[in-house]
Amino acid sequence: MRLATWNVNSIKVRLPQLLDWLAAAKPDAVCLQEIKTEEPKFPRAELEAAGYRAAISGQKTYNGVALLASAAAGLEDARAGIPGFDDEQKRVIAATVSGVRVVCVYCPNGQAVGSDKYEYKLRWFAALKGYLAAELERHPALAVAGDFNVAPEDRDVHDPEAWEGQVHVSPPEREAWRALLGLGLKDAFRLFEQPEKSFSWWDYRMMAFRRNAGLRIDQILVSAELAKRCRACSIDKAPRRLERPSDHAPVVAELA
DNA sequence: ATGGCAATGTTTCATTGA
Repeated sequence: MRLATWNVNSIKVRLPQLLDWLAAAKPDAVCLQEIKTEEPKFPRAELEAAGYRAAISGQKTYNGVALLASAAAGLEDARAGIPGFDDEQKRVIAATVSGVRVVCVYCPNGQAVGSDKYEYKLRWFAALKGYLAAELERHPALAVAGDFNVAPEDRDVHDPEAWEGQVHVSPPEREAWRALLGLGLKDAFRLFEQPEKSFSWWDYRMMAFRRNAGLRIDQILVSAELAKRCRACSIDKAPRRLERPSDHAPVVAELA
C-alpha cells in the first residue's frame, strides 16, 4: 500500500495538479490538508472519475481535510475530528483503508510563541495524543499522516539558528510532537537513510524553494506493526516545481 | 524591525499561513 500526505493549500486551485499527481504517483491513500472548501464544493466527481473515493471534513477559507482512497483499497468507518475535543476548525479525518487505520491531520500553525493560537496548538496536540493512544489500542496497523506544523529536529530546519525558539521549532512544540512517538509511533521518513536538508515546505517568498530554505513539517507516523511493513518513505519535490504550486510537497510511504 | 508570496472572502484590503 502506498500512503501519501499533501497539504494542497486549496483543493480548488490545486485540483489539476492533484489529478496529474495521482495518475503519476498512483497512491492507494492520500491525506489532504488545507482544502479550504466545504463538502458541497469538494470536487468529488472529478476524483471519483480518477478512481478515488473521499472522506471529507471541510471548511470554507481555512483548514479542511480529506482522505482519498482508491476504489480497490476501500474507505471504511470514516470519522471526523478528535472525539471529546470541541473544535470548530476542521483538522482531522480518519478512515480504514486496506486494513490500515489512517488518521489525516492538519495540526495548528501556532502563529507565534506565546500567542492564543500557540496555546491552542499545544492543547490540540495533547488532545491528539489522547485520541491516538486510544486508536492504537483498537488498530495495531495505524498511520498518522499530515501537516504537523512542527520541525522535529534541527536537521529538519534549513537554518536552525535563524529559527531558534520560533513557532514550529520551539521546545514545547517539539515535546508535543515527540509525545506522539512516545505512544510507539515512528516517523516513517527517519526509518531510512535520507538526503541531508530534506524538507517538505518552502516559503513562497524570497525564492525559498530555489534556495532549499525549507522545513520538514509534513510527516507520516506509523505504528510499530506498520513500521515493520514500511519499505520506503520519501518527499516528492516535483509538484513544488510546477507553476502556481502548493508551498508543501507530498510525502509518500510504501507499506508492504 | 519588517516584508517578502499566496489563497480566500465579497475584496478593493484584511486575515491567515509557516
